[in-house]
Amino acid sequence: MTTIRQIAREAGVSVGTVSNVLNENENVALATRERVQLVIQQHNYRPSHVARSLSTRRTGTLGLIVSNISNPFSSELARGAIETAQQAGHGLLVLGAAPDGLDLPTQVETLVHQWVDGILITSDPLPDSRLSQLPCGDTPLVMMDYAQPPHRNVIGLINFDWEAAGYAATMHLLHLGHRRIGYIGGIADHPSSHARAQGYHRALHEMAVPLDLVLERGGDFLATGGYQVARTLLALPNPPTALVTANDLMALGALQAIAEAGWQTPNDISLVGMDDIPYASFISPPLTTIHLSSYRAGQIGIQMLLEADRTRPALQRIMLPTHLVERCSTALVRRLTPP
Amino acid sequence: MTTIRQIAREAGVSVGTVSNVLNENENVALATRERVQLVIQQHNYRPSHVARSLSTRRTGTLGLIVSNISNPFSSELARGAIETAQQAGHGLLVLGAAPDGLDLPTQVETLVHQWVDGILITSDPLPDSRLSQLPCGDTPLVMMDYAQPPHRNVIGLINFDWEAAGYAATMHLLHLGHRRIGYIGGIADHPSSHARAQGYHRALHEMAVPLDLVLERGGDFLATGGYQVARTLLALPNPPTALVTANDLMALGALQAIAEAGWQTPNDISLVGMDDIPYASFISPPLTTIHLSSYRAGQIGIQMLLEADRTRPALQRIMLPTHLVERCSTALVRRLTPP
DNA sequence: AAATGAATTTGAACCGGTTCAAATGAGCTA
DNA sequence: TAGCTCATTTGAACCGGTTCAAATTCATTT
Repeated sequence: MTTIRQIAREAGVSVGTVSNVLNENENVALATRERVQLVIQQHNYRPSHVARSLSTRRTGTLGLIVSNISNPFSSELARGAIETAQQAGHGLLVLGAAPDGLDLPTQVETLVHQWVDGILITSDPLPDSRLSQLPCGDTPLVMMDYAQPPHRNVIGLINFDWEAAGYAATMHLLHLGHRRIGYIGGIADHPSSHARAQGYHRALHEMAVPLDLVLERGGDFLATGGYQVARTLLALPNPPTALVTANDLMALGALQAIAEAGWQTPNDISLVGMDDIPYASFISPPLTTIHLSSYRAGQIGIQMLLEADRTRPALQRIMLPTHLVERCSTALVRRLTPP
Repeated sequence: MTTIRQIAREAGVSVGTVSNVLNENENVALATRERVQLVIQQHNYRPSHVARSLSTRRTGTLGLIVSNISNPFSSELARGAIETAQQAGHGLLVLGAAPDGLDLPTQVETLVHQWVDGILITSDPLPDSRLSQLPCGDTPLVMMDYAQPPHRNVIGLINFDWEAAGYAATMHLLHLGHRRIGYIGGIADHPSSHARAQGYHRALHEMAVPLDLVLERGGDFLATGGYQVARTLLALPNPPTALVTANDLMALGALQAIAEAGWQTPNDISLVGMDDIPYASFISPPLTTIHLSSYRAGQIGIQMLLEADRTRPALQRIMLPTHLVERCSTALVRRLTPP
């Protein structure tokens, strides 16, 4: 591996001058600059990222903590983060929830200790008390799905408008004439779950449909959970004519439960998901769902960190839009009793 | 940030001794060791990863290059890689194909220049000539889907038994009585595409079914591509009664084309995919497919690099098994002419 | 008491960059 | 020609660790 001193010796200048050429400082004479650049090219030399990190105390590397990268929501987000970091010439260290369960504080500590310049956190929630004392020196943090910054290092908050999502999904079904609308929510203490349920409530309230607590269930954001909850909902004496699920993965599970019960979607029951995962349009029936771009969330999160890199700005809050995509899993209500 | 010199001063020893304590060298007196450890704990000190990397010339960080991380095959692989690296206390820098298209050599150069200890490459193929001169110093490489190492730094090759996969998928359909079996292949110059097609051929040959070149098409591994190709196949004067696709994403597309044509799966046409993506069992009909674990591929790839880290072993080749998972998208042939 | 040897500990060099005060040199003025 | 600027260039300190030859300490042997 070539070092800056070898280049300096060969070009007949000091290491300081080579460093100035590398960093495009203006105070190098043209002739010198060209001579040094020639030697650099001849050796195909690139300065060591590690050495540079040590002296500048900045690594040009960001961290991404994601709960489960093979969840399509997360993997789209990761794609946004990776591409954005890459375009800015930054690296991205990705940590996920391992089966043996490194917890968030440990993951953050690992990244901080590697001197990442910032961390984008999208993993499952932690009690506020533990969040607030994440051991992260002065590393800037961007977090998803929190209304309030749970830690003093947070320089950005990214949210989807989950309330609007829950509202739009429910309202769509109400407009189709449905009145018994089941709701399969997210993980109870996930900060976004509450907002979604609120949207569901607001829509029902606006259309003067009384809340039936039997129809409102918690979920786990996983297909298997959606399947389980949907089964119990369908087995009700007076089952719903439509279902809203807090994400598409649970909608997939619900679809399976519906098929197993011998019901047809959307003839016997309508279904609206959320996320608009890439396969939502390929499942049958193509899923009516709330579209949102987790790619964009990853992109914006990294952008915030890149900016924070230079200045320590005021807290930024971004609320990303969502909208209904009507496909084929919803239809006018056709029955009032079980099929 | 606390440094080793501060610890040394406070514990009344030299930096060398602190370093020995940190690295668990045996030649430190028990009393000294305990005194130093106490000071370390009091300051919650952890040595700087960057500084350590500079002096040891090893970063404890690996690189992963993946073409499109939101492809479920890749994201499962990434999950395996991330979790395995994490468990071994290593970081993982993930690069993906950005829209502006950093090419593989540039990505490799970026990682090498960051002194990663090894790179797992799973991205789309490159002509052999360019691959063989990837600029990667002496960084060990593990590559997927190559039968022969395309670069001298390759210390591991990971393959799925694609030939067996193509064979099993086709044979399954043949046993169900199908004789006109369409095949939607992978990207033409992807090293795994050829093997899959060979399996398809072998099965047909064994059952003495003549090859019909009209039925064998190239694809792009994407849902949209699967949709397009399936459409043309279904529009044939004498359309196939069954379809094999080189991956599940294309099967999803094919499923859509089939539904649009007003056909039923599996009544009018059977379908076998490959990969067994996590949603394969949740689409309707649940997809019969070839199961394989890309999670395992990611895991093994990282393990190989971790081992290579210590010794430079001989080239390792791993052939990962695949097997048919029979779900509901295939059935006995019921027609010989279009429905 | 001196010599020997083993166990500890030290401290400076090193990894490969950046940074900046000080030195150098070229060009211009008086 | 000396003196003065201003643009370049230098070189050593520094970032925070590791490493290892040399120095020191301590117990044992003669």
